[in-house]
Amino acid sequence: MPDLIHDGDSAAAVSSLRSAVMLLGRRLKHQRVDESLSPTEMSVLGTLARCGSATPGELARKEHVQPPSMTRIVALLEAKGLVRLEPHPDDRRQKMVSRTEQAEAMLAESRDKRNAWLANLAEGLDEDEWDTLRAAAPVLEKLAHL
Amino acid sequence: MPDLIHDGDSAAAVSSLRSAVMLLGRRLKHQRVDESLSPTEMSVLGTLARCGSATPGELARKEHVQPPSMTRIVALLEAKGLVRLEPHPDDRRQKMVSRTEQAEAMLAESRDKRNAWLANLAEGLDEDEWDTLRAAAPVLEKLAHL
DNA sequence: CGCTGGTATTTAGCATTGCTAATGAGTTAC
DNA sequence: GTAACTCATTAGCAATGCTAAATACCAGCG
Repeated sequence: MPDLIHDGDSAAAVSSLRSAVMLLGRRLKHQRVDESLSPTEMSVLGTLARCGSATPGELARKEHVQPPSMTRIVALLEAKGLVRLEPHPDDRRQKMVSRTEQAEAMLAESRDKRNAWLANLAEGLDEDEWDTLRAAAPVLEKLAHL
Repeated sequence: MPDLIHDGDSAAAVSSLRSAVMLLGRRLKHQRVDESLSPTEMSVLGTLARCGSATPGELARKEHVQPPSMTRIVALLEAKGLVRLEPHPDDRRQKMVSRTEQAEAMLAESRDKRNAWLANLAEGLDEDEWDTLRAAAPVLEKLAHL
């Protein structure tokens, strides 16, 4: 396999990419639609939006959080009316957690807010730069999921 | 000014960019060289690396943290031998905080580790994809600093 | 069936890290 | 020279993560 990324130029690109992604990620994280939800709670709702529904244990693994922490997060989300808890069909030890319509609306609003913030920021780029980013977006997405 | 980013394609690109950056940022954040340092402590050291030295108040503003929190962070960093405290030349209320050589080494190691992690991830891309990212890196960096 | 071991969740208690309010020292403007 | 302001700190609180232990349940084997 050709060792694509170990020349000097590419090392610089990796470093530049790293710092840009970290900084932009931090700034995006601060754009929150609901101050009463912690980042982890938001993240759990996002996961539920992707997966439909899951047990607390599954959620804990996906969010890299310990099961007891997830228990509390789910309890808080339920108290806020953002998730529903139902008995697991096959195993009475487990529960099924799923999001409510209210959560759905909040997630959409949140995505929209962050997209708008980023789009607004991108107004500061010229046309060529924006073309470059548009081409890079799917690649970056692939990279993030590798 | 031409409204570059409000067509459908660009909206999709913004959304894709947003989610990729957030996910990649989260994953990068987990690549820590020293588990005993919190992300904020690392960030303070990074700021000191960029700025040379600063007062606790300046650091608090830059890190978007309240002054009392910065007092504790600086105290912890000092206890770990990563920063030095000196009296302010002009104002005896203030102190000057600067990093030690040990902090410098740690920062370099941390950058290297995250770069290596990202470079390793990028091995999963093909040549064209990597070219695209290399072109996008400086643009992304500009965007992050806008 | 009944026991033994394993898994899912929860409870209890603790550590970390942020905050606000109040204090003390030092500076600045009138 | 004093009143008002600023900087750093102390004290105490809230949020959010963790580990260890408890509870409830499932699965397999005699």
